[in-house]
Amino acid sequence: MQLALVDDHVLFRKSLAACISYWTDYQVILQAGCGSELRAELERPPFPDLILLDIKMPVMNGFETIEWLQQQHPRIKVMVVSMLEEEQCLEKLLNMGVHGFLQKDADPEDLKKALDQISQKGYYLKSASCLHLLQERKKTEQRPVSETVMAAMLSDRERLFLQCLCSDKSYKEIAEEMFVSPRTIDGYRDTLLKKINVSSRIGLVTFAIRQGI
Amino acid sequence: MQLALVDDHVLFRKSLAACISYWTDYQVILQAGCGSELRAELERPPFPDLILLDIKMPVMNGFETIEWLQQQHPRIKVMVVSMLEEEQCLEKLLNMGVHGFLQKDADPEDLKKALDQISQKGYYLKSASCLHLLQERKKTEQRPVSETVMAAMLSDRERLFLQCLCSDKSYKEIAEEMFVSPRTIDGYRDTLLKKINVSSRIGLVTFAIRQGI
DNA sequence: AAGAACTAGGGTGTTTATACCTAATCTGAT
DNA sequence: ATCAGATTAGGTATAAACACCCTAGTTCTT
Repeated sequence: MQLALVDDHVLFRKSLAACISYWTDYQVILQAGCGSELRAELERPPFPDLILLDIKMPVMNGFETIEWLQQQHPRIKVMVVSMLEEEQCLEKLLNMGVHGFLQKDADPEDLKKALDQISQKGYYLKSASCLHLLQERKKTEQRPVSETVMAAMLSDRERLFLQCLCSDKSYKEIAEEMFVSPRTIDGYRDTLLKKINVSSRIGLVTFAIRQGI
Repeated sequence: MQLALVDDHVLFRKSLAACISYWTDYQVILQAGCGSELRAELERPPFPDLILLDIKMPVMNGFETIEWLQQQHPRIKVMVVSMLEEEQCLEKLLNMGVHGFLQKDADPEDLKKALDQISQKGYYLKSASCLHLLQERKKTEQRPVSETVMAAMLSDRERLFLQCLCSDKSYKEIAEEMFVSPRTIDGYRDTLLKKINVSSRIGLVTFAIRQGI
């Protein structure tokens, strides 16, 4: 997995790069001190798979950068690495569709975990405030606005079901494959249709494919 | 679009590369004289989007190379550029899922057309013998064995319909969007289910997505 | 002028999918 | 020990999708 680091604190950024270079699965192929530097770098390949992004930066801050990335490079994932604590910021980031969030005071091991999970599941939202925010949403039944958040609110069983959905099988066949009754499958589907807010199996399938499930 | 050229005739290969370099949409990023040389080059990035491949080569011929590519790099498309004329070979290539076929005595303009169509539709099968073979299949109602061939046997209208299928819309809504009666849509679907040999809209959608439609 | 291919449309019946409802069972956490 | 959440499962409707049958006009090639 190829990474880009964007942070105006040069010492922090370079230490992070050194740290990451120890893990063989990840390479830092690009660094920038602010959003507009990143923008210049992404004029041509190579493109990273994931960008670790700070929010407070000079010239072009994290929010603007994320918006630009989603316009120009929607396939590149974004993990915010920041010191911020306020829930409002976090909420805004989640609504913008950020794929991960990590506090700057986290261990290198936490970073490794985060990277592993993003490359495997496509998201990492395990910091205390993230979990708290997600839980709030479940209680108040707010509909997640970004697909990443939707994906984070699925159980393992639901992810498995989504995989099965993408094959040319009927619900009956899927039921056999998952060793449950067709009625149970009915329940899985109904829950997911609401969670993901689509009206048919097609919507679920396209969601699953976009999320790489 | 990034290309690789694989051919043991060095002069031909290099002229081809020079020719292609005039077209701004295409870059030759890699060349090899046989399959095993290509294999060595594809140990690490950058990976091409499309490989122009000769069949008769020393060390590792075209057929073996195609098999290896489909195992190791299923996303890379393959266009065979060869002198062969025999239908048996051609049939074998089509069944293996080759994305394009071009005679070596074609004009540079034909090559340009082929590249354009592959980048847009995903396949190019317009040489005389290809067309003849495809026509035979339609007559005898043989089911195409490779997805590329299936894709080549679709009309423009059917391709548009497949695009609509991938959205979270009902057939009724699609009918409105395509300005036809729901019955017509029924007909489109029935034809495609048979052509592509799947049993549900899901199968059609996954096919369309794999083919980049 | 005949034939092929594409497009558009219709009829009828069976099978699936969707919507909305309830509730038993099990697990881990407070 | 209880409580929340996840998993499983069932009932009952209506709507949609699928299968297989058919006709006919248009356009292009032979």
